[in-house]
Amino acid sequence: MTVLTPDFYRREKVLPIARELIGKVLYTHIGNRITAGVITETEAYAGIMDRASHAYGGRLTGRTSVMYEPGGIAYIYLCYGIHSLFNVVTGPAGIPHAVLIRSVVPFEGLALMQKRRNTQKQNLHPFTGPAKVAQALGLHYRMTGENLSGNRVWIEDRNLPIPHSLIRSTPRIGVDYAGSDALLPYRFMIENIDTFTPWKSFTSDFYP
DNA sequence: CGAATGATATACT
DNA sequence: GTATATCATTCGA
Repeated sequence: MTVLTPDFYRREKVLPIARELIGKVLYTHIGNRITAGVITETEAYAGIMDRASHAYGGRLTGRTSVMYEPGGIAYIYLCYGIHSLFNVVTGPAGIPHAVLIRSVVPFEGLALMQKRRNTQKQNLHPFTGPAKVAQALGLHYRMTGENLSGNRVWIEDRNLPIPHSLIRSTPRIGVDYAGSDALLPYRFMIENIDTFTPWKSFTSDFYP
C-alpha cells in the first residue's frame, strides 16, 4: 500500500494523472469513520486552455483559486445547487489542472456509504456519477482545499489488478457549452465495467 | 422528459 | 450593492 504523495499530483500534464488514477483507492476519514472506493472513472480539466474548465482563460475567483495551488489538494464545489463534486487539483503552483472523480466501486465502509446515500441496496455496484461519489464518501464542498496528504482525505495505490488495456477515453459528460473542447477525449473509464471484474475481490478483506 | 436547488460569475446601477 | 443566467447533476414520472 502506498499513499500518493505530492510528487504524483504536481507533474505538469494532467491527462496521465487522470488515467493513472483509475484503479487507485480514494479514502476519507470523517467522523472517526473510514470509507473508501476504487476509482473507476475520471475526467481531466486542462487549465486555462480548456473551455470546459472553471479556470478557462485564466479565470481566478474565490471559487477557483484553489485550482492554482500546487497539486495534491481537493477542489470540491457545489453544482446545480444540490451536488458536491470532488476534484483533485494537479500540476505545479499556478497551473490550474484538475481531475474530476466520476465513479468509484466500494472498497471499505460500504454500509456507511449506503447510509450517506440513503439507499438500501445490498450490492457492490459502483457509485456512478460525481455527486454520488462525493456523497457516499462524505465529501462536502465546504471541504474544498483539503490537503490530500493530510489525514481526512487521501488516495492510495493498492496495486489492484486493473488491466491497463481496458482503460478507454471518451469525451466528457455535461460540457456541451465548451464548444470543440467538449469533443476532447479527456474522460477515462474501464471498458465493460459490469462484466469484467469480480468486484467482490476488490473489498479490503481481500487486500488487508 | 422535467423539476429541484443555491452558490457563483458577470453585468449592470 | 442588485439582478440574472448558468451550471463538470440526480431523481422520479
